[in-house]
Amino acid sequence: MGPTEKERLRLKAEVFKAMGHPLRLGVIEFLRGGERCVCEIVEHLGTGISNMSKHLSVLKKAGVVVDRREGLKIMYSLTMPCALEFSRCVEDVVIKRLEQQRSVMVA
Amino acid sequence: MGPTEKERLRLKAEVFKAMGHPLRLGVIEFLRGGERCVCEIVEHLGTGISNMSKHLSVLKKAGVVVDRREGLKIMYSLTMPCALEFSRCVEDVVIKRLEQQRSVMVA
DNA sequence: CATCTGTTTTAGGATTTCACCATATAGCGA
DNA sequence: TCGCTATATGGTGAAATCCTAAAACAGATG
Repeated sequence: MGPTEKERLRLKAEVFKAMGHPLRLGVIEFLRGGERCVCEIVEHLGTGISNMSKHLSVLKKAGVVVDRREGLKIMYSLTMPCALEFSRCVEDVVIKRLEQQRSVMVA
Repeated sequence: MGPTEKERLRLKAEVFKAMGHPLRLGVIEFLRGGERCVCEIVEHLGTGISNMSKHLSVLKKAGVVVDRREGLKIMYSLTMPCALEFSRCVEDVVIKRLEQQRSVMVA
């Protein structure tokens, strides 16, 4: 495990980390429907504007989304459609985990 | 965005978050080769045993890996092969990001 | 220019994460 | 049982993350 390998892991982990927050994951799923402005994202997910702006900058810095100005609005869109495929797979993991926890409770 | 929807996002984000650390992502990639004991994982990634043990428990709690005792050793393995597919996709994103940063520097 | 709208940045304090150390636990063999 | 090996757990301090409110900023419009 050389330093180059460690740096590769660090950069890659940053992408996962960026997706590892409920609001940010919510943004990613919302952008499945195409480009959206911050106002739409905020309205859909329900949090303060400044908070969401911060989360969007995390996603942008990680390279998961890109932004573009259109008049007064800033439009965000996904750069990584494969995130959505993986998202479905994770959903299966979550369901499996819940079933496992349930079985522990029942037992 | 109802409370059920928020809970779904929270659980799902936990999986991404678990994968969002260089050492933990390194473990996942290492387990691509099949079941490994903690000693092998520690040796491959290069960190303290207790630290790695904690990271492994994070992955386990998120449902990304499972463990199994074999004599004195505890063997860990992946429960989520799709993580590896996504991992390759993330690598593309990282590369794209680096190229973007480089072009900014050059410009 | 003055003001309004949409978004980002800054500042703050509470909470969480991380790595390291010491200690504890579980199973094996003498 | 005693000691050894492999792993897990608890404590601590530094650093990172998160949310909220206030201030700054950029572009459109009058």
